[in-house]
Amino acid sequence: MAEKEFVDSYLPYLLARASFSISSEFHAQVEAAGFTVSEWRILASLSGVKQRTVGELADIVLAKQPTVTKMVLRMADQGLVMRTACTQDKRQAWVSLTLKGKKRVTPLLKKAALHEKSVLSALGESQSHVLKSILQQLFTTKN
Amino acid sequence: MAEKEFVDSYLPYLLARASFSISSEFHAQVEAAGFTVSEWRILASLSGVKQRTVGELADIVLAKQPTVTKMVLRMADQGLVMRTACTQDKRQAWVSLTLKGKKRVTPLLKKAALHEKSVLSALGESQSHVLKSILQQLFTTKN
DNA sequence: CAAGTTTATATGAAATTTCATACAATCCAC
DNA sequence: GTGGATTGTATGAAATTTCATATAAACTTG
Repeated sequence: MAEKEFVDSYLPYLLARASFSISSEFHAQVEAAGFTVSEWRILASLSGVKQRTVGELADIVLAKQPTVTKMVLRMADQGLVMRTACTQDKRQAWVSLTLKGKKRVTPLLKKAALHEKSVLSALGESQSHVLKSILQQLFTTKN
Repeated sequence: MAEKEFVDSYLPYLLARASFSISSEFHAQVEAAGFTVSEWRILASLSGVKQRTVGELADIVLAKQPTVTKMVLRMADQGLVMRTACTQDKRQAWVSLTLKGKKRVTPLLKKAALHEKSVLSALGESQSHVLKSILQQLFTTKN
């Protein structure tokens, strides 16, 4: 672990590293559930909502629109999501979870919640709260 | 911006989003300097050190080893970095900045510092300090 | 020190992502 | 309403990333 200079205090890197580190812990479970990380993100962001457009998904999962279009096509092939015509704006494509998608993602959502809880409790309630609040500022202000 | 549920409180997502958001602001400057984001990461992590092995670089830039091997080969073609034999362990490949690499990355390092400063000052000194400290805990404890 | 094991990097093939761009639907002025 | 932007998604080609594996150089044990 001879990573100095760049690592130890440059905020963008600290964020990237913390994000990577925390997410990695959970990704083992994602793969155990038979999903790729990208699939997990799509499934999770479709959970609890009726549907989302391709563009919204791209925003949420921090990927480019063509990437999401293709991911969604692959996941539709697998029967995890379905695409439906958007009634209002025919340019948009609505994406939603199939029953199969819901069934398969539900246990993973629970595990995600558990994992988050364990991270938060390691951090302590007060620090957890502060962290979340600061992170939200980081992209509420800008972007 | 209709991103709820997933976004607003799930810590791993908040981290990913904040990281993405902060980094994106700077990536425009990276590209203006003629680099890809990956190249920037390699160049930055080679700055201020004599050299690093491919494996160390992979750790630092949060990428897989074959990815880094290939990035380094491409960057060596461009004359940004050079590969030298590691004297101690002949399995390892040392990577270091060329003079050209140094010259081209130096102004970008300054801009990175300015960008970070502006983010930190928007956050305020106290919050900045708290944030960095918590982030470091997140990957000092685990990983 | 030979045989087996582990570690560091390289490499080919496959999968994914991205860039450019195309196409269609909507919006906006006039 | 028509013509000209703009917006949302799809798609082909190119670039990148990843997986699986190969290779070579240390280590480890007996």
